[in-house]
This record gives sequence, C-alpha cells and structure tokens, in this order.
Amino acid sequence: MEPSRTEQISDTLEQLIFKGEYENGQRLDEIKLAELFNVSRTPIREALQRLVKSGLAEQIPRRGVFVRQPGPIELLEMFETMAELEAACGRYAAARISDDALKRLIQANNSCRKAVDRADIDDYYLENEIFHQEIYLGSTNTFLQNKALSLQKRLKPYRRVQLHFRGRMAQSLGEHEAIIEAIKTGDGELAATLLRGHVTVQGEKFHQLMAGLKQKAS
Amino acid sequence: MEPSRTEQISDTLEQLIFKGEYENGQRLDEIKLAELFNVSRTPIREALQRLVKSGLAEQIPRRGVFVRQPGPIELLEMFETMAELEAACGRYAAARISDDALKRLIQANNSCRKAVDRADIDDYYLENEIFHQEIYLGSTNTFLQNKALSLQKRLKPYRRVQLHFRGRMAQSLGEHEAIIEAIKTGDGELAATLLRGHVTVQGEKFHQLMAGLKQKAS
DNA sequence: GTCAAAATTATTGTATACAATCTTATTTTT
DNA sequence: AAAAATAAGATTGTATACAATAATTTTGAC
Repeated sequence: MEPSRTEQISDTLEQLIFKGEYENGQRLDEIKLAELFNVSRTPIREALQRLVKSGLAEQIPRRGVFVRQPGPIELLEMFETMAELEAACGRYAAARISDDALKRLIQANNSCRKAVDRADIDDYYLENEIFHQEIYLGSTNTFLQNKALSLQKRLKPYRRVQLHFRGRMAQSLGEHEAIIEAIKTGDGELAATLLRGHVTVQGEKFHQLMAGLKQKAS
Repeated sequence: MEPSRTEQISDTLEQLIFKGEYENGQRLDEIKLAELFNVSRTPIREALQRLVKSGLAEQIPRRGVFVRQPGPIELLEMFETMAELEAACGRYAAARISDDALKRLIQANNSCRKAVDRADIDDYYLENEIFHQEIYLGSTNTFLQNKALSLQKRLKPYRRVQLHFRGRMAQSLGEHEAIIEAIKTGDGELAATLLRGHVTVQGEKFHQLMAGLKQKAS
C-alpha cells in the first residue's frame, strides 16, 4: 500500500524533529513547509495534525504549531517508561516466545557481540536495536509491541551518544546474555527485572545522557 | 486555552467511536461529517488525520478513512498493556508518592467503598476510575501518567460492563485495600504485582469481557 | 442472460481564495 | 520620551473549486 502524501510529509517532519533540525518551541511555518515539500498548505496542515497528536508538536490556536523537544525531565520520564515497557515485553516473552523467535533473539545478540569485538559502535547501535525489537516481538502482544517500537524510535537519537562512553558496549552486551538466559528458562520476573535495569537511566548513565543532550543542542 | 475546531471535532469523533456509534470498518464519510459538524471538509480531514494517528481509524489512500474497532484479541492485548502500565505506575508510586497524593488515593478508595455499600455500580465505576488515576499521578512521571490515562480512556467502555457481574465490585474493592497498603509501606514490587493482577483479564473476567463485547456489538 | 467495456457518478486529494486573528510597525497623544 | 491607539502586514482557519482516482451504473457484444 502506497502511503498517502500526508503520511509521507508527517513522517519526514518527524524524522527532522528527531534529528534535532528544529529547535524546541520553533514554529512550523506552513508556508515555508509548503514550499519545502512543493505542495499547498492543505496537506501540510493535515500532516501537522498528526505531529500534534503524537506529541511531537503543540498547537496553539490562531498562533501555529510549535515543535516540542523533550527537556531533561521529560526525557528521564520517557526512559523510565521505556524501561517498564521493555520489562513487560520481557516478562511476556519469557512465557510465550516461540523457538524461532528465541533463535532470532540469540542471533541478534551474536551480531551484537561481533560488533563489540570489532569495537564498531555504529553497528552495535543497529544490532542492539534489533535485539530489543526481537524481545518486543517475542511478547506476542502486537499492541504492546507497537507501543514499545514507537517509544524506542523516539528515544533512538538519545541512545546513540551513550554508546560512545568507554565500557558501555561491553556492559550492555553482558546484560543481554543474562536477559536471554532468563527468557530461555522462562523466568519472566527475572527477565523483567534485568530489562528494567538494562534500560533504566541511573548513576553514570544519567550523566552520559545529559552529556548527550548538550551535544544535541549544539 | 480554547481548543481548536479541529481538536473539538477530533475529540467528538473519538467519543462517538468509543461509544460504538460506528461499526468496525465503516468509512468516515467526509461530506456527511462536514454536514454533521456544519463545517467544510477541510477541518474534517484534519481531524481525521488525528484519529488515524491515534489508531482509532485507518487510512487507505484514495479510498477513505475507516474506523478500527478492536477485536477480542487486540482487546486482550490492550488490557495486558494496561495492566503493565498500572503496575509500573504502582511501582513508582510506592517509591515516590507524596503524603497529599496518598491521602487522596485513600479518599478515592473510601468513595469506592461507599459505592459498594450502596451497591451503586455507576458510582463505583466513576470512583474506581479516580482511584486508578491517583495512582498514575502518584507515579510522579507525567509521561507515564499520560500514557496510562490515554489507555484507560480507551478501555473505559469495556470495563463498565464487567462491573455488572456479581461479586465483582466487592472483589475489586478488596484488591484496592491491598494495593494501598503496599504503596503506603513503599513495597513497589508488591504494589506492581497486585495492580497487574487487579487489571489483568483472566479466568472469569475473560468471559465477562467477552460477554461485554457482544453486548456492545448489538 | 451473462460478462466485459465504457460511461457516469461519487469520493478523495490538492490548490487557491478569502475571512479572522495575531503580530509588528507607525502614528498619535499625553 | 513613553505609552496608547491605530494601521499595516503576516499567518492561521475555513470554504470552495477543480483534478485525480475509485466505485457504480449503463451499455453493448456474445
């Protein structure tokens, strides 16, 4: 199914906002966007409504719609929520993951290990994402899976920077092993606890996230 | 801040879909809606984009947008997700709820008890909702809170019917007491487990939910 | 009578015109 | 000179016209 023009525009704008191309509070000028996308204001306005609904922008009537970049507090809240969603996925995955999906999960982690061995941050970043997505999928709950995917996507730019800190990749990989073991043995409670800890931003990770925030802002 | 016309229309349509005024798969006719709301198609189409983004409708390009009512499976998935969100809220609430918020939570439950004493289903339905919202609030995580609120709103019509089954209200109230106690003593793990069980649809509750589904469909 | 092609009708998608409102600049008043 | 009032410009919100596509009906061939 070919996506609608409105959806294309909305997705592109989403990417741009994620990448930090727009400042927090910046107005999304309908006319400029119309010129940028070579369309009239009508499809732009429809796309903007989508952005508003997904929380990426705020609409002030008769004023315009303004991008809403999360600040430090909201970011921590989002990571906390992500941790809980991942924990939930892990809990269900431990109970219901299929043999095939488990195989893929292990394979994804093997790819992670190779990336660590090569000290390839970009690749680890990619494979790690797949590892987590396999857990979402393993939950066998499409609704939960989609929620997790959507938040993962939104937090993506903030995770990248963290990997550049020394020892972070190796530590992450070690946690993966334990998570797989818990899921394999069907210990949902343990899988949930491990995943929560794996994703939660605490201690040193907190400073790394904040450092990443500044980097993005510049 | 006065809401935009588009937001009003979108919210009204959301209510109508929640109430079951539109069949699953029914096309949302732009012209009819424009007449219904006494506006042109333009603001209608903007509102429809919001519905699509929030998952209440599906857009098929050049065909139209069609309402998407959850079937039994998706409904169970949504309740599972709700259970996990509530568990997460409970966990954080146990660690961070303020004295004031705890007081309000207890008060909300007292209102629940009064409703049970009067065997007032409608009132219990209302007060129970507030009880849970106090837990969301108690989590002190606005992002998580909003996610919980939004899903609670979406599941609202399906919870109502369940209360009509014998003993359901009294059982629910009993669980509330234990939840409060866990939060009060700061036992996040217990609060999470209790809330998960409180919301999860299993055993008899499953049949009640399915019965409710049929009732709504008629 | 049935199927296929063509024509008709209906519906979505987009551009544009205009109205309503807000913002900014200018003028006027004190 | 500062503040208030006014005017000009910019921007959002809505209606409408038209184009593109899909759905339906009609027509015609076999």
